[in-house]
Amino acid sequence: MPTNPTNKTNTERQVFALVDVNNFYVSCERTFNPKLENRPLVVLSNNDGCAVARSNEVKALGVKMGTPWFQLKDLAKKHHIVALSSNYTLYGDMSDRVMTLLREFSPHVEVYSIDECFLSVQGMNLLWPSATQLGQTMRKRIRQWLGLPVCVGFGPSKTLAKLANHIAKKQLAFEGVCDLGSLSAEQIYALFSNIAVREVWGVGSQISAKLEAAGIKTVQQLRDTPPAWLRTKFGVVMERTARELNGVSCLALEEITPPRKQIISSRSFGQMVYKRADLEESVASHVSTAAEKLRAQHSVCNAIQVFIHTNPFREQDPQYANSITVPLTCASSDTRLLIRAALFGLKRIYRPGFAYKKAGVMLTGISAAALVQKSLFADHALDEKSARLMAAMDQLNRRYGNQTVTVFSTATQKPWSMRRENKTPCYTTQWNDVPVAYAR
DNA sequence: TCTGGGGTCCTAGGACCC
DNA sequence: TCTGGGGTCCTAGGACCC
Repeated sequence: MPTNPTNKTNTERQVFALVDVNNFYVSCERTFNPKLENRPLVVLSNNDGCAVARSNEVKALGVKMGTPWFQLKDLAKKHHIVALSSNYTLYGDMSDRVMTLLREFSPHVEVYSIDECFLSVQGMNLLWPSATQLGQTMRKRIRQWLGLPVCVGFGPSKTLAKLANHIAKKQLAFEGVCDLGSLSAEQIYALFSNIAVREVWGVGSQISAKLEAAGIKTVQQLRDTPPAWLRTKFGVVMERTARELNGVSCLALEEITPPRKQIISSRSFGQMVYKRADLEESVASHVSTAAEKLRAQHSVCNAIQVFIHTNPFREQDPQYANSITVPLTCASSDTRLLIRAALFGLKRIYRPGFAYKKAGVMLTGISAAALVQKSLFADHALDEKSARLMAAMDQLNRRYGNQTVTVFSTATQKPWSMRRENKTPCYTTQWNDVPVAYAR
């Protein structure tokens, strides 16, 4: 008897779980310092600029994500808020442990961010009496073994699993686990009618404002809106979100992390920077970090973008921001080559007389190294030493933590020459006689 | 002076996420 | 005085080519 191949996917309902650590950075700090338990606590961003994680006590005071620390100082004094500098090595390590534990519950795991992951738990009903019990077991185990509090949401699509997780977090009656599959249509209707549309995954501040202007204020109302109308008004992404809310799974579990299509390394300066030489050093160091990430995913890039800007919050100061994309003559992941291209770009966008606040680089045009090996062959032969140096650097950095070893700009200050090829200006250095970069 | 259409590539900007 | 960093996708418009 012929079977319809689509039948299976239509009738077999998928079940996704979303597991999310509550106040992740704050919870990590607390596991290593129990005195911080029950105290109002924030974790600060780079240079101790903003609060990037808040404990429930701090959230209850109305502190928003990303609030600058200096604006919080009065409140902090009054309520004895503890502020810690961030420790990303610790958080990354704890994250790995959480993910490893969760893999014991399902082989199908998508690590979505540092503190949350999706699991496909289809067929788990054979092992567990209910999804809720599965979720409670996950919570208990992660709490016991790692000391971290998590919430779990179950739903037939990723968007619904996300929403269920939100419910599990906000509504105490659920005790940290919400399985939409166990609720009746009436219960879900009542629940969704009381959640603002802003809470849906993919609906941000701009879109929610437009939706509300059109009379769509709750999750239930968004669910009832015809997808075709949403498509014309908001585009294909919003249409997909609405379908997902109706239980049609449009977003698959991505178990294998695809290689990054762009790699950024940037940082604000603790103090203002004025000199090009200082910017060069910072840019060179960023290239070093980014190139290492590029090599770690076995990729090469064919262009590097450099950007610098002054402090936009100081409106009284003259402002300047610029960026440039420097294409490479052949795709590469060689730190020195990339530094030369980046410094060349920096030279073109740097303007003296400004107080710079931030600099960074972005690697673009990324592809798998294996695909371009042929065209790189000649360079590899020339630069075998360089490749060995890179490998050794990566090894040291892995062993002793990131940025133990970096290449600085001083090694690369070579003059540039310019010629025209097909009307396109082509810039080259004399270094090794390898053309490095050209710009249009 | 009249005057097409389709495709690709690149960039910039806007929206979203954590 | 002090204001994070790193990603994704989609769309529109211009340049260029055939």
